[in-house]
Formats: sequence, structure tokens, C-alpha cells
Amino acid sequence: MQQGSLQPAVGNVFEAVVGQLGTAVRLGVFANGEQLPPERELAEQLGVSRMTLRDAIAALREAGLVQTTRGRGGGTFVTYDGTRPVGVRPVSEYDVGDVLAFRRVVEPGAAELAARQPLDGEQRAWLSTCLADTRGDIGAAEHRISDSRLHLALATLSGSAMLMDAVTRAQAALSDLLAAIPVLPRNIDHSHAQHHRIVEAVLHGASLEAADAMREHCDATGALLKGLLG
Amino acid sequence: MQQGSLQPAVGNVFEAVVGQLGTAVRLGVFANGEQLPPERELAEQLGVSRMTLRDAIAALREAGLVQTTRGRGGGTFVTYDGTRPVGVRPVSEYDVGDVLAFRRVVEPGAAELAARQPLDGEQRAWLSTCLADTRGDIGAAEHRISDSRLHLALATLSGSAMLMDAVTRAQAALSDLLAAIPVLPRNIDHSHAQHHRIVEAVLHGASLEAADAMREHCDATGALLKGLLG
DNA sequence: AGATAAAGGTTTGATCTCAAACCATTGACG
DNA sequence: CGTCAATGGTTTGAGATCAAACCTTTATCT
Repeated sequence: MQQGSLQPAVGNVFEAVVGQLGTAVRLGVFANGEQLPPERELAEQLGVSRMTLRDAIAALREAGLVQTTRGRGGGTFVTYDGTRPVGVRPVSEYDVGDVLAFRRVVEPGAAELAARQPLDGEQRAWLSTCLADTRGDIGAAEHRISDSRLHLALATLSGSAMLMDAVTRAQAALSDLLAAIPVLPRNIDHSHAQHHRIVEAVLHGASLEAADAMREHCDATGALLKGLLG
Repeated sequence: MQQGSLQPAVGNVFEAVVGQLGTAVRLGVFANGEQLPPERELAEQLGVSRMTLRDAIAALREAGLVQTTRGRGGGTFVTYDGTRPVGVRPVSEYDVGDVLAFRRVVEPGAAELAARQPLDGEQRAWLSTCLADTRGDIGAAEHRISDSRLHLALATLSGSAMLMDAVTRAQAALSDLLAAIPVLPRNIDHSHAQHHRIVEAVLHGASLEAADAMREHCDATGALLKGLLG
């Protein structure tokens, strides 16, 4: 009986950055049409040299996820609305059941913490906007992206960087799988009702309710996925 | 309102490996006197070249954490019983409150999952042994190490690699802080009672009870730490 | 003793990554 | 129209990291 632990270090910085940026785009961390931060800035945020970042951006450009223009007012812009499948490999290597289990732990935890947090007006408005965005009359792809944004927003509002990391990992690992869920109106309605309940609970500071609601939501999504993937 | 995410890539593989191995030793993942895997093997496990691993081991050797002998039957052996403070930098850069919050989410989650798992005889015995090890008439340092081992064992039994990673991160980030907790018999007794309750719950498959007990344990430790650190 | 096996120790050349400086393009503003 | 500023594009040399082959030490087996 002995441990696992000792996770391998990421050997290839370039690939890691491609994975991170690609995931960020696919999760809607950067909205479609939005401009990425300038290279020098983004490189610093990622803790990576500008050269490596540029190579990664070039890869994303080849994959059609972004476009780049030069000159003042230029930059790298997201050109991905979620409708096309993309060839960028996600970072994760975990088992589906594992990801679902992990998510079921960290997302309710994040929601619970977010509900405990004293939120200012801007934060409350942000959350409401994210919720509303999942509602609009949009396609499946956009729905998936705005869903990710809502979940990441909740994680951000938890105020814990480690939890935020964990939720990001879970969402990244799930993004491809979630794309496989068929968009029956029934599912969307159900999902939205749960989102609504979660956000309400968070806004009212009902932490246990928020955690419960999120847990239920994760269970529902998980059941759906398991059903679809055998 | 915009995200964090985009965690920086680890630039220095060497330092990362030193941190990982050092943490593993300090957390008791490798027991005192125990032999580390052969370099070629360990390098592969860590996803790192043998050269880099060797440099890292050299650093640990200088720090007095391990000793190395050559020839057949030789190898690198842990020489750390937890009594000396060591100069090896931990990996984490997170805020104390953050780590405590994170831990309070992932450890109960892991305990809950472990309780749901059908455990075989070996696993049950392992858990019991880990629990018993925290009890013996041992010093503060050994107590801290066996405590880590128990928590990591629970995480391992959850069956989720992602959760295991998360708990390992949390324990690593906390290891220095936990060392600061004074070893009043009162604390140890309290802590052991909680450990006992957790393990019992896991062995009986009482998942909610396990999660509750672990949550309480985390709260207690957290309160103690906060009290001691201002 | 001598041979073998299992470990750590060393060398070497290729590749990846970095930092910093410099070049090129383009829109905005006077 | 010309200058400036903000952006991406390029070059270069140093240092980190890798993979693979080879050397040295030492316990064990015959």
C-alpha cells in the first residue's frame, strides 16, 4: 500500500501554454472578438518568455482560434464562437469519473465560499450578467461557453485562488465532454433552473443552499454525461 | 470584472523537483530510512531527466534530508525524522487563509469519497495502521509526519487522482504551518479523537459522517492556526 | 577469486527556453 | 503631413534541460 503523489513536472512549456491559452479561449475566458492582452503583458502573466508565448499564439492562429494584426490598435483577437471543433489538445489526462468526482467536490465548495463572501455591487452585477448570458436565445456552442463563464465566475468570487485553480482544471477537463451533451430544451431549462438557484443562494449569502444546489447541478450533469458515454 | 486563471508555468524544473521531493520527504511520503526509487526510475516518475533529478537529489543531500551510497544495494535514503528544521523551500505561494479554505473543501470531499469506496482488506488495514501510527508515544515531529500520512492515505483511498493531487497540494502548503502548532496533549487528544471518528466513518462507509468529521477536523486545525498566526 | 548485477557518477551534443535589444507596421494626434 | 505610440516581428547569445551512452563502485553469487 503506497502512494501516488509525485506528479510529473511539465517538461514542455510551449505545449503547456498552448493548452492553457487554448483552454481559456474554449472556455470563454476570453470572449469571441475580444483582444488578448499585449504579448509582453500576457507573457508575464503566464510566467513565460515572450518568444515561447509567441510560438504558442502562432499555434492557436494555425488552429484558427485567434487572428493577429499589427500596428497600433493591433493585437491578437479571439475568433472562436464555439461552433467549430478545434484541434487544440486540452491539458488534462484524467479519467472521466475522476473529473466528475473532483468537480463535485470543488465546485460546491467554491459556491459555498462565494456565498459566504461579502460581495460588492460590481461583483453581484457580474454574476447576474453571467447568469443572464446563459439564458439568451443562443446556440449550443455559445451556451456551453457562457456556462463555463458562470462557473468560473462563481469560483472567482469564492476568493480562493487555489479553489479557482481547481475549478478551472475541472472545467478544462470537462469542456470537451460537456460539448458532447445534446442540447435538448429540457436539459437547458433544467440546467438554467439550477444555475438560477445557485446564483440566488450566493447572492443571498445562503452558503449551504448554494453548495447543495451546486452539488445537485454537478450530479445532474454527471449523470447525463455518464449516460451518454456509457 | 475579469478573471484570474492563467496560472504561470513553472520555469525552473530543478527547483520544482527539489520542492516536490523535499515536500514528499517532509510529509513522510517516504519514511525515514526508506530508500528512494532508483534514479532512472524516479526520474521517469517525475517526468524529468535524470540529470535534473540528480541535481535535485544533490540539493536535498546538502540540506541533510537524504544520504546516498553507491554500488549494488546502494541508493538514496531518507535521513529525516522531522526533528530538524530544513532549508528546503516548499512549493506553495498561497495565502494561509486560502490554503485553509481549500483544504476545508477538498479533504472532506476526499473523505466522503473514500467512505463510498468499497475497500479491500489491505486498504482497511493500511488505514488502521496509519491511524494507529498517529497515536503511539512519539514526538511532535513524528506525530506531524504520521498525521500527514493519514490524511494522504485517506485521499488515496478516495480513488480520485485529481483529489489526491489537491490534498497533496494542501498538505504541502500547510506542512510548515502545521509544524508551528504546539503539541499540547490536549490538542493531540482532540485531534486523535477526530481522526478516529473520520477513519471509523470511512471504514463503515458512512460518507456524510466522514465528510462532517473531516470538516470539523479542518475547522479545528484552522482555528488553532489562525489563533497562533494572528 | 572472478563474474555479474544493481546501483550511482560522468560526459556530450542537441534542443528548448529565456531575456533583452532592436526592427516593422499601423493608427492616432497635432 | 509628420511624429509618436502601441502593437507585433526578429535576432542573438546565454543558460537550462534533455536523452543516451558510457564509467565507477560495491554487494552478491558461483
